[in-house]
Amino acid sequence: MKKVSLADISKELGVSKTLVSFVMNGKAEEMRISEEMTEKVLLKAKEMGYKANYLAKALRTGKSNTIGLIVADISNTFFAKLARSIEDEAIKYGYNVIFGSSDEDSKKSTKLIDVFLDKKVDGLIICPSKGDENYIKKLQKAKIPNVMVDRYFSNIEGNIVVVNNKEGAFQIVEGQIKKRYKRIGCVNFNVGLIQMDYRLEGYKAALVANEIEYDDQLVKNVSFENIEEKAEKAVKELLENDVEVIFFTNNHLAFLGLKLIKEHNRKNKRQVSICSFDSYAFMDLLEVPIVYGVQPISLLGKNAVDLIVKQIDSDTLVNEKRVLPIDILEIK
Amino acid sequence: MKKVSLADISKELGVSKTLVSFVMNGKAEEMRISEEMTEKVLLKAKEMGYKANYLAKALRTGKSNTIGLIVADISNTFFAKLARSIEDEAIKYGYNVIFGSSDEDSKKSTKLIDVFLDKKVDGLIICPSKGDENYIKKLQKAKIPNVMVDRYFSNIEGNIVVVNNKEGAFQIVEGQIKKRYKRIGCVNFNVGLIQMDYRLEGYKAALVANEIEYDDQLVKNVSFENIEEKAEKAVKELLENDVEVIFFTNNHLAFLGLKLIKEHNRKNKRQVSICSFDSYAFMDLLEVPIVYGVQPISLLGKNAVDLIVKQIDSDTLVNEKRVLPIDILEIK
DNA sequence: CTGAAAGCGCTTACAG
DNA sequence: CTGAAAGCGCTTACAG
Repeated sequence: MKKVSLADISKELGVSKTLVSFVMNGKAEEMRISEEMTEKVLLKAKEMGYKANYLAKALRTGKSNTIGLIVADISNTFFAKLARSIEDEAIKYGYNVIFGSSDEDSKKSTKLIDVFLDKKVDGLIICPSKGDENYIKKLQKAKIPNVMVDRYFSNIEGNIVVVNNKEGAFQIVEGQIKKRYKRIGCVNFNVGLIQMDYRLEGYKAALVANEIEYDDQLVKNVSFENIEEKAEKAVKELLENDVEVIFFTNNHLAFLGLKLIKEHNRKNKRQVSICSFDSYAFMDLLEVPIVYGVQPISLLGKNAVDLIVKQIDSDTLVNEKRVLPIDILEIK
Repeated sequence: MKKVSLADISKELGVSKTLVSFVMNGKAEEMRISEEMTEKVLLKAKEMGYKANYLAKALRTGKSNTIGLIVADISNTFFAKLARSIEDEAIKYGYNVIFGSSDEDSKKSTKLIDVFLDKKVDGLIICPSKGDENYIKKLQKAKIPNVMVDRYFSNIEGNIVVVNNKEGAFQIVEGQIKKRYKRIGCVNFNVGLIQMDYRLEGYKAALVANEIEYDDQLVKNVSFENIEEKAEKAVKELLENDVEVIFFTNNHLAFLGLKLIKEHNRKNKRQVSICSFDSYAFMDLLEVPIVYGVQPISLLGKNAVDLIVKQIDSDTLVNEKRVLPIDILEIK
């Protein structure tokens, strides 16, 4: 745990720091340093408990081996799992992850980007909030490796890893239509995030493709503030409007709606089903028939890291969009 | 986004880097630099988009303004929430958080500690795994600010933030006894972590205090590998053994046991209740009577950061153990 | 094959 | 009040 520097070793051995540095960085052969010498240095370094000072290294080389991760909220299961997958993948390439939560607030996320850049992260994996476009454009101009995950913006290009939101929603809803349901309500999380728009589009497309008229009375938009109340209100209105199924565009909404629907189903003979984009593990236990899309979170993280590392290593910003398919599960 | 250094500003202004450095660090007054000058520097810095290079600063001052966080698994809700609370609290003091998951594996956690130390974190918040004692002792000897959260070791001192595991378990179980239950089973997560031992002790103590004989047939230990199968087996055995209630020593076990118990309750008229240390949010929805302890996660994080910052600022390792009470909730 | 020296961008005694 | 200079611990041309 003591601080041993290159200089200490070189002094001890009576050789130059250069030599020691080469050996410690595995450049002994390349630099044609004798095996003897190499051995000797390695041994001494071990003996003295030498550890390179990353800060100095980073300052000199401009590489910190740290990736910045910005999520909406690390305490949310989706992002927590994403973080884990990014962590695991990053470590394979020798990177650690520094994280921050933006709470869907562009001010916070740009602030985090700034701080992480100050700390010289080698790249940024960002779940961007509404309003982050310009900042991300800046990153791109500055050639800072970055990738957007889970969300992106239609008006800028970049590196993007997302699931097939529209397709997925389409499949989920069409699955319900195949079951002969016609009055399908939708509760949408409406915060200006593109993936939500696509899910809603998928819902609409499924109706259209199956010749069911779109009825905007059956679509309820719920915003971020007071989400619980608003979700409740939305569900109640849909139930009063005689829907047969409710499609929730994310798991949190489904969670908020579930209780009401269970209650409704207990009291009424006319049962209402649920389907949702994304779910929570426990939904299996709830004894409500439900169909949901499962996001390949681990793959999202893996691809994000892959794209970041690619950029860092090649020293160029690739420009790649990867769309991963969701799975659809049914609980009866 | 361009890299502007102190030197650039000083050159531009025809003053020394020293002067600029003082101004940028708010030491202008202290150093009795004229207001004019100060203004001029500040303006120029802004104009040129100057940002201090943290790496250089950190190298020089030995302070990185980054805290290392080691949890068992960031994708686990408990740790994800803990991470969020630590993040929020840390940011108030100007720190960011770099994290890693140990999977309860001492090799991984010590490796993470090493890497984070190499990266010169200012302090470490650790949810230690079995076997981390020696490493943590090393940290203490090296005077590296650290705090153990959620778990600790009885054979070493240090900074500790935990909940009152024994007391909490006692209260939960005694609550069941007050309801006239006598055959109370226990499924324990047995991985050599002290907090689990205490929960089990609390269970036993509650029995003893209420003059119920302790029956080790009713206590099942479940280990980390194949936890699902083992938990199922444990629950089945307890159900066959005519328990009236099962106490799970953590939320994951409760989750794994719930399904079986729901099934049992549907098929049998003799209903089995559940109580657990810690829960998941969704348990409210399950329509199983359940009593559970709620950990003040946010306070755990807050206290951990508080202790870390205290150590960093005072440059001494305090030696403080903080035990926070859990809440007990009941769902009927 | 090996070493002396510059430099990454800061901070901070020291000197005036 | 302000500046020249050393130094944090590395890496890497450059020179021999």
